[in-house]
Amino acid sequence: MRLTRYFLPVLKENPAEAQIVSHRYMLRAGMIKQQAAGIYSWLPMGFKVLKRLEQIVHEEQIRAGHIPLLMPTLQSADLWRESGRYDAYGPEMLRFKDRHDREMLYGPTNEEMITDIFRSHVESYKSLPLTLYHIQWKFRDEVRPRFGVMRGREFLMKDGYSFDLTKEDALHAYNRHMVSYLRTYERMGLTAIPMRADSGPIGGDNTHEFLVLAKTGESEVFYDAKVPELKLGDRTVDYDNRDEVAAICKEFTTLYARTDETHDEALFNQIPEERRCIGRGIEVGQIFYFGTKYSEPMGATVTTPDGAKVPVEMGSHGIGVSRLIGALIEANHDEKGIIWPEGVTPFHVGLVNLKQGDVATDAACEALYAALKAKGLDPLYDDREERAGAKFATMDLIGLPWRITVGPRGLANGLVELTSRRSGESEEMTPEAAVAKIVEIYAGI
RNA sequence: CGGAGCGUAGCGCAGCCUGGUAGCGCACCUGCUUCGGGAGCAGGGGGUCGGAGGUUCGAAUCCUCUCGCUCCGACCA
Repeated sequence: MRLTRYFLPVLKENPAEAQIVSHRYMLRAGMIKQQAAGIYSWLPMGFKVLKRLEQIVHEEQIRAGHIPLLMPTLQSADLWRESGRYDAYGPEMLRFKDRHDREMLYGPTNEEMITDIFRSHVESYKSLPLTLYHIQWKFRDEVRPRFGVMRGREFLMKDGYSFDLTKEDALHAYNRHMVSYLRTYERMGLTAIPMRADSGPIGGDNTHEFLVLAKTGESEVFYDAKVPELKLGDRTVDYDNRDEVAAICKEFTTLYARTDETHDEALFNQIPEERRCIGRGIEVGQIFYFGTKYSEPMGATVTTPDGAKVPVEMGSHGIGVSRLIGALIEANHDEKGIIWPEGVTPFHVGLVNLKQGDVATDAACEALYAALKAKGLDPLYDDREERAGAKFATMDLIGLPWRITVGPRGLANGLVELTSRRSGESEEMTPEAAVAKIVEIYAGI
């Protein structure tokens, strides 16, 4: 993309309403525009990142054997009366009536609807296990939206629902989700730690939240210093192998890691003192086994091999996709702007022409731009009539992980400069070498 | 929902207290010079001062109502 042909309304000054860094940078980098309290338009570059995150989530869910579908944003109140949640859910649920005076709501979650789909079409244990998920906009009428997309009212969420015959099967679905989530976050360049969460009135310990460590996180977290070092890496996982999946879950949940809601001081103090960490975290996902909470009142049953009808065992598993962008920026930025991890960057590389209009630099940039695109890469070419400083500042702000700088000085020796946004280190090389290096960096991402 | 603020040009702000018909910086347009970290000079365009009502000869400014947004707290992915 050529910057002169793109729509990237960057702001030089900080918008007054933005308090935290991710919100400020998203506004300044022209990623979002607020349309009402907690409701945002996604401008092209923000939309690009959002779609990229969606894509990663889809790929990892499908890899785990989960099946995508799409449920509507609007729901009928009737379903929610069946589960009893129409009255239980507070004013955060946006309710309204259509022209026929039917009670409707903008879905804050989809347990009732997926259970309805399930009971309409699944009759036998032979159809299990089944995990259906979608990535859809939700609405929760927060009293006080803030922090940009981190706590908006409208938000994009992946929510998946598992259906199994037995509790053991359902717990395998739970574990499968945990591993798929770990892989998802890792691909995005995030360290998200599964922490035992508050399970509420249902009890048990079968719920975990995934927290990204960040100073601005909303939750206080207590953890063993060894936990953030755990990595899935490039190991392959057979999602149907219960023992293997369970072993990975054990590996990631055995060491102490909890939020303030479930913190246990005595257990925490058993960690060697030098490894006790207290910090803050941003919740970017949660997995939950809840058994027959919805299947029973809503009559979602399956026939067992014995011919009996039993309510199906369920779990729900969510990733806050739009919120993840905020978390990514909170975890990856400096005083100049965003620093995108390679896995989620809106453009692979920024191409800066230091002397627009100069025959030699223009030609070199055009050649580089074409060569990068020919390799299947997505470069952003800053072809504006701007001075060097302005171009660098824009690149630093929008945070592309790599920058190729083309100026008359280097070009006199046939060289361009490749700069890492994260380390700030630059290296001079030929244009061909720069393209090769970028290709190498993105191989396998 | 309790408490506190703020709405003046695309963005950031001043003007309001003490009424006299709107200003600064950035951005934008034109020209010249500049050109490796948000350039300089000159010229130019852009605002029903959130909205409605009231007081007044006269309201961005005072009063009332209303809408929107932000912050602290409680709540929450």
